[in-house]
Amino acid sequence: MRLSTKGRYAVTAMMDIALHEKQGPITLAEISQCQGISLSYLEQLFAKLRKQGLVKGVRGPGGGYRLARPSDQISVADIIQSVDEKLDMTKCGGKGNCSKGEKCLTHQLWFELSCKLYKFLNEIKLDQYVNRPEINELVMKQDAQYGRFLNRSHAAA
Amino acid sequence: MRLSTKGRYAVTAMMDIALHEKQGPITLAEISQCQGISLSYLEQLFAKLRKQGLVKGVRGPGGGYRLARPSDQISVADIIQSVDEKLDMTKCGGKGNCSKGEKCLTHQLWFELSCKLYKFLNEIKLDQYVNRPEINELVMKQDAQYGRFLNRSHAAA
DNA sequence: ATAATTCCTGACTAATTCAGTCAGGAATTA
DNA sequence: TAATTCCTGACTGAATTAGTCAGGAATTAT
Repeated sequence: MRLSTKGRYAVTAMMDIALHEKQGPITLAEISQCQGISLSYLEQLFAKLRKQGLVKGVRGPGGGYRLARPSDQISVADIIQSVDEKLDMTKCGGKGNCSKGEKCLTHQLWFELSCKLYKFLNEIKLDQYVNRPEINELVMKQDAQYGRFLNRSHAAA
Repeated sequence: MRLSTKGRYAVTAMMDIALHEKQGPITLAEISQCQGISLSYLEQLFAKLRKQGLVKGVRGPGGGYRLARPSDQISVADIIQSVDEKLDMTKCGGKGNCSKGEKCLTHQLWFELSCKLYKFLNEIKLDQYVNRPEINELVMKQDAQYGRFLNRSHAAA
């Protein structure tokens, strides 16, 4: 059981946007540079995040991405499921036909595991990390390091 | 985030053994046939399970595998970690040097997630499923279907 | 003893997924 | 109209997954 960097990248990028919501749209170029993720790869991931309605793209100069809904309504489960397909761990997708029409010996185990895991990840919303002092400190350091938001005239909305 | 069939196979096979503990050693050939897993592949997985001290192999006719310790002391976390490497989801392996020596923005999130996930999986022991009526029913059906344990003279110990 | 059984080991392979590149088009703003 | 940024699809190398194959080592039954 592992988290692909796909999922990690997506959550990291979404956190970056959430942490800078007040600065207006965030470009993928910025995220790419600051978080060390390939730009083209980010574009692939954001295509999925967009399709799932988690972010909105704003084209043109001054554009970028912003969250499609408030950060307290976006969970880690939402993000991971968008890019990483599934959190379901049953073989059969919950149908119960995993072993010749019957439930396999571990069906119940995986089913319960999937439920609990989903519940757990779904309770973690982005905003829970936005207002932590130790994380804000990290963000400010990073922003300074990359000279982010120095020449931005019109922020937010 | 997904569970590889590697992990699923391993847990399924271990469950099969746990569910038949009283019938003595279980051969990989049986597990292969009943659970629909390639025999050679099972052998690879069991090499790892053996190295981690979860099972003991018994060679020769009448041999097979048995649990190395009681089923209430073997958790799903143990099994998955044996074959599937890690349950750690941080990029840095918990060190906190994920982003140029500093913690990355999502370090805390992955760290907490990993802890909770481990705790969760570690609380699920094999024996919790051994004594469930609905699972025993499945087991008996399956055993009958494959004619398991019909001509076994000396069981257990 | 020897033959059968079963674990045990290592090398090999096909298919898939991951992570990333590349080239170019579409919308928007300055 | 030029710059910026999102947006799309095709392509690629590397890693992992899932599985095969061939054979050796220990044990038991005959």
